[in-house]
Amino acid sequence: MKKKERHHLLRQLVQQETIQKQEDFVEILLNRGIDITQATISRDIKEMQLIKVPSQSGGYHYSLPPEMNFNISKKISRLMKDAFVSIDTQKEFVIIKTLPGNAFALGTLIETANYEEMFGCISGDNSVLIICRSEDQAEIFQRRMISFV
Amino acid sequence: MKKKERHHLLRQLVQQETIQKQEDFVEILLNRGIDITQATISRDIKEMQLIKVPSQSGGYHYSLPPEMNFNISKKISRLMKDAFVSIDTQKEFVIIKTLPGNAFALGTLIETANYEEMFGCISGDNSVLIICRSEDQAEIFQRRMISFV
DNA sequence: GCTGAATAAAAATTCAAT
DNA sequence: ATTGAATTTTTATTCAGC
Repeated sequence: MKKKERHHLLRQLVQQETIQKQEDFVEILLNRGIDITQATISRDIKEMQLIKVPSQSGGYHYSLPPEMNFNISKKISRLMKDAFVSIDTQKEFVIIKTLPGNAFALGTLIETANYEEMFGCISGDNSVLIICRSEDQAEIFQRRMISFV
Repeated sequence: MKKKERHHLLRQLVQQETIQKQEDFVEILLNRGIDITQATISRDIKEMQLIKVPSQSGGYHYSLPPEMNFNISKKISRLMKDAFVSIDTQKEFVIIKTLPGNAFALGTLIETANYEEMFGCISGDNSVLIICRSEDQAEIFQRRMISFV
């Protein structure tokens, strides 16, 4: 496996899984039959400018470079401005209504952004349902979304 | 000195100086007569969610949390959309013209954002002069600014 | 150039004290 | 609740091999 491919994979992993330390990368890659050491991951992280973020939930996790996240946020912001209809919470759930045909795109972006307070996210044609980690977190998430509009 | 004050100070420092490691914080605080250990800085960083960013220039430096930077970027974006007139480069210099009275605010924001490629920044009434680290970096900075508009 | 093994360096945590 | 000293854990780098 070439370095470029690995970087690509790391980029995916960091969005899908919660990577708390470099050894997590090593293990996941090992499970996939890719044999690589922490030293290499450290170098990859430096090159890709991944960052280790102290998370609200107490631990740490690796994340995409701030710039990239900024770009994702910009996209969300644009889409929210264009297609947002309404938002509401109930318990730990948040539902965002959009103009028809826009929810899926929004859901994908939200998943990519991988917000702390989010547990899961599914989207249909004109609504995105976000399941948060708690009732409080749902509030926080709602505020976050509103701030985009 | 209370923890809150220290956090406030760290927030300033991280924007003004280039902090490469936690010991840098310790030293700077010591110079100011504040006696604190790396352990405490580590805890502060966790609470404040400061991140260690692999910088383009090869090293690492601590930075404000992505969200905060995002907010700054949003402000810059808004101001650029409102008050931007023109931008040009010459050697390692970039000059941004704004509507009268807006340059100072823009300059302040740009300084806060503390971009890699920037060496220094001064602003008057309707123009901001940014001195970059090289001719190439000036190009990069120019593109960055244009992308806000 | 890229990598792993070993090591150094840096950062996080534990533990005890306040 | 906050901290420093000591320690552990994690991360970065060096060095040798390819």
